[in-house]
Amino acid sequence: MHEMNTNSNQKGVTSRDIARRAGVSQATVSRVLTGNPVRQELRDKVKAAIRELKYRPNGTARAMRTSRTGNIGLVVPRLANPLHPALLHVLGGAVTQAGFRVVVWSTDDVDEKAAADAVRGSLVDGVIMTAATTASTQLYEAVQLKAPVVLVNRVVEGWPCDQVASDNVAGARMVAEYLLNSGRRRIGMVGGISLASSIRQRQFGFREMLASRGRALDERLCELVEQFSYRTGFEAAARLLDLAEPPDALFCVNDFLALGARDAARNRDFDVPGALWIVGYDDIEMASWHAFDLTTVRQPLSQMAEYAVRFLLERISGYEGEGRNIRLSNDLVLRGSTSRRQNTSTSTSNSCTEPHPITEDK
Amino acid sequence: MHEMNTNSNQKGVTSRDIARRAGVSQATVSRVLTGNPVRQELRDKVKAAIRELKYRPNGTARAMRTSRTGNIGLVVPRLANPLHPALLHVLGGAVTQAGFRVVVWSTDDVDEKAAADAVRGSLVDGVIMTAATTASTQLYEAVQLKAPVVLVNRVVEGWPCDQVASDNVAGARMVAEYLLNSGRRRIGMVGGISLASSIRQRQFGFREMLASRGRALDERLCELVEQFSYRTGFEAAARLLDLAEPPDALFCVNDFLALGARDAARNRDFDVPGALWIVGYDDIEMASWHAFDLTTVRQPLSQMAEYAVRFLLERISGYEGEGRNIRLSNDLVLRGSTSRRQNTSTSTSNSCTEPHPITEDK
DNA sequence: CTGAAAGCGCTAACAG
DNA sequence: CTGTTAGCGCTTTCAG
Repeated sequence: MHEMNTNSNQKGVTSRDIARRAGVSQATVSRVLTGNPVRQELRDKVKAAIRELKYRPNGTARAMRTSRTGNIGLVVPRLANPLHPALLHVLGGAVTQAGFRVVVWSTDDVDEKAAADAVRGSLVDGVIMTAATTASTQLYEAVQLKAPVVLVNRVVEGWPCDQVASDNVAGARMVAEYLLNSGRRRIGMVGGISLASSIRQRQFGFREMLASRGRALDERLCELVEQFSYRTGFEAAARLLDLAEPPDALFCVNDFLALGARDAARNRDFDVPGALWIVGYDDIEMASWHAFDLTTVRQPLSQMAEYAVRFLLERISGYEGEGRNIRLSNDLVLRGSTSRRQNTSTSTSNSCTEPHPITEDK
Repeated sequence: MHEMNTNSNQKGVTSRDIARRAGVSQATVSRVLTGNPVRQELRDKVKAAIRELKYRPNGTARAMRTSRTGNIGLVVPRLANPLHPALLHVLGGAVTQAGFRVVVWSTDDVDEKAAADAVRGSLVDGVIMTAATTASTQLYEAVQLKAPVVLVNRVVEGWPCDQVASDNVAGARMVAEYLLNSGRRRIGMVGGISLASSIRQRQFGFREMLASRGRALDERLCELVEQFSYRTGFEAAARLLDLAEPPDALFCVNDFLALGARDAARNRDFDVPGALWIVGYDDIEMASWHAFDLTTVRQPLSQMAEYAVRFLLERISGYEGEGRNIRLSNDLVLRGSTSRRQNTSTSTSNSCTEPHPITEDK
């Protein structure tokens, strides 16, 4: 595992070699590298030497000196659910834009442990966690040690760190209200027991709105799953559709489930939206595909990413204020899985933006 | 950007602090850290001190000393096409298993530049590139400098480095043969001009087999796209289906296109597979979904990942042999988008494994 | 502005 | 087995 290590840097060309070659001190080389003032003449000589020797400064040495690695850790749940690549993408973009590299952890059981180790061992300057739960004990320790950590998407009440999420409670309430106002009578749900705040809050908001309108969720029309995948959505919906009195509307707590549900309906020749309305959550790309044409709730991912990265960078720069808490509002995106209106093209999705202003708690 | 930097490591607890606390030399602390022989008694004292002070060894210092960062770079194209998250996932798993961290680059224009910089600057010990083309000049330089780089999935002939791919030519030939043998008469294709070897080889193999059977591809039934997405697949297929004499079979050079094509057929009420057969390539997860039920070609991703990581690790350990070249064979996965057989459930997909042995060129 | 010198936190000889 | 001693390659005082 550790025999002769090839010095990946050009046969080990070092700043000292450049200095010799350019006839200056090693410190001067460092200065041109870091952009500190150096007489133009010398600067040119140094640059020439760098080019000739194909020199690249050694990043680890720099990291050690400056105690900044330029890496930011990103912890995401396994990428099967397309929401997570999407999140990864926007976060990665924002991080890269800020001049950092992205190191990703994405094992099945979201291993925050490795990430926590990495911050603590200063292998990354900070971490963005998109899947925190109360079970993320290692990361929690790191947070308490004031390591730069920000939570996105899934958040955990009480952690003393910055947290960015969308208002899942309000989003789900919006869905419930929409279904009620549209005259749906037998409203069902595919949810589940989850540690993820996003999932929990969606169920909470949905139930709460229904109840507050005197139409509390009929538990017989409610399926709880353990995993939130296409398959489980398919199966759960299948069970509901096989009931003597199936639901006429189904809220799935994420799109992945909803796509499965939509296919279960297709499989059983249930007319959507004629006999069954389906609403998902997340607005992943497939939701807009012709085969699904799914009404759903869209989270402002880019905005979330921007906030998260900004907060993290501030922490990395030494900001020590209290944990900030941001809830951004969601949009309901109406598509063919709910209205009776004929959908003519996949490309026209009617986005019904609720006038929720950006809500910043605290 | 660089004010007071919080020492993310516990108020800067260092191995020297541990040494003092445990009453041993700093070197001994290092020894227990690295698992070198130390008398049990001292070892215990050190471990106790580590726990009490919540010490974590500084990774960058270690990296600098050992000139091994423990990071491996992964360059993947943008994650919209679900193949790439899948690849990322298997590669990430293999890398993690080997005890390395994964740093990911995934900007829109696959920026090999940043990755190349990182290897050269020894911020990562090596890189795995899944999207190399002849245009990846920066990375090519790094390869010539003998930096540990391996190419997976998309490969580039002539680069002096290890390359792992599946045999896309043979896979596409298999598709052509299958369509011919099944009596399809008007065979079309959705392909495109691409630098990606995988795409080019699929088109080549498909055309070649058709021609060799005296049924050269009818160019009027061939659409070339510039991007390989659901949308472009939808549009290209739509054009073909709107022809006076539309194809009765369509090979799409990747699944993403094929899913779009399938939806175009749905949109125009083309019976699949009654009036139109569709075949994709990659076997991404959605291919098996009920709405699509797509016949496709499956690449042995896990195997590819294993080879890639093994090769890379060998390079990192100093192996300097010639660039190895591996082509693994693909499977044709038959589903409802081609046979006339009624598909009863999404879960039963008939996998027709061609008895291609693993082919190792060179 | 530039050079000399110190040292980041760790590992790895080198002597005991 | 253990302590002492050198640095890894860079950035950053500190003098000049």
